[in-house]
Amino acid sequence: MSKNVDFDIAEFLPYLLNQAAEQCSLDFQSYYKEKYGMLRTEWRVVFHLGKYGLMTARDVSLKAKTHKTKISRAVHELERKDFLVRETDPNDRRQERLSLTTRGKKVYDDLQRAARDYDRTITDTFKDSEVALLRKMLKSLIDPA
Amino acid sequence: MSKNVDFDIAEFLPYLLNQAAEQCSLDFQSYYKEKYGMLRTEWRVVFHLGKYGLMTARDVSLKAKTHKTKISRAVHELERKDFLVRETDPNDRRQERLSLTTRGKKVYDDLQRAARDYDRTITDTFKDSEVALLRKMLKSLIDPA
DNA sequence: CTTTATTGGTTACAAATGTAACTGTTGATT
DNA sequence: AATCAACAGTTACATTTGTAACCAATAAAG
Repeated sequence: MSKNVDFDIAEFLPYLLNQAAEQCSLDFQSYYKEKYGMLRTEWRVVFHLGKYGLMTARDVSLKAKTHKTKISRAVHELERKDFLVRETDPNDRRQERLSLTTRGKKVYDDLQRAARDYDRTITDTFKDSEVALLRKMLKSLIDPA
Repeated sequence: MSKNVDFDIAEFLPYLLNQAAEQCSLDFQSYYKEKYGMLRTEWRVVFHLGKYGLMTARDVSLKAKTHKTKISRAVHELERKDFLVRETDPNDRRQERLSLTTRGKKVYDDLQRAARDYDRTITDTFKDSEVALLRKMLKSLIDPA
C-alpha cells in the first residue's frame, strides 16, 4: 500500500502496550466497578493509601503519575463514599493528610486480594523468568532513568 | 498497613502496563498531534488504511479492537481533514469503503516512518531477544487464544 | 515587614469517551 | 411478498478527562 517498506502497526510497541493494558484493565475493572462502583483512579488512590498509609494528594499524584485534578476528583468521590477521610495538616494548611476509613481498609484488603489473584491468572500462563523480565522492561519504559 | 500480606501495586501487571502504555503513547502522540492535529484513534485508522488498503469502518473496528462509534467519529474527522474518502459499497449499501487520499497517504508514510523510529528508540535499550519476548507476551495478553 | 513567587488543591469549561437507542439496508422465515 | 432479525454506521446524552485559570497558604527576596 505504501511506497515504503511497511512497518507493521501490529508490532508497534505503544500500540501493543495500549491494547494489552486496555484488555487487562477492563478485565480487572469489572471487579471493582461492579462491587464498589469505583473508577480506575479511585481504586488506585485506595491502593496507594492502603499500601503506604497516610499520604497527601500530591504524594499520591506523584507516586501514581496521575494528574492532580484527577486525584482531586477521586479523593472527593472516595470521601463521599466514606472510604477515606482528610484533615488539613496543621503545620502546612495547604496540604491534606488522607487516610482510609475502616470501611476503606476493608475495601483495600478485598481489592488487594483480588488484584493478587488476577495477577496470578495472567502470570500463570508464562514462565516465572519471563514474567520477571516483563515487569523489569515495563518499569524501565515507565522510568527511563 | 494492611493485616494481609501486602501485594505491591507497583508490581501489578495491569498497573505497569497502563503506565508504560500511557508513557509511550504520550511520547509518540506529541508527534502526530502537533504535526497533524490528530487524535489517537484517528492515527490508528490512518495506519490501518495505509497498511491494509481499502477497508470498511467495521474492518478497522475489528482489527483495532476499538468501538465502532470511536471509529465512526475518527473517520468523520479524517474525512473533514481530507485524509480519507468513503464511498458506499454498491453491493451492500450499508457498508462504506474507506481509503486514504493522496494527502492521507503522505501522512501515513510520514507517521509510519516516525513510528518505526520511535519504536527503535524504545527497543534499542533492550536486547533483541528481550524485545521479541515482550511483543510475544503482549500479544498473548491481548489475545489469550 | 511587604511584595513576589511557589505550592497544594479546587473549579470551570471544553474536549473526548462510553452507552444505548436510532436509521437505513440486507437477509432469513413464513 | 410480508414480516422479522441482524447488521453497518450514526446520533444523542451522560460520564470522564484535559487544560488552564483560580484560591488560599507558605516561602523567598527585597
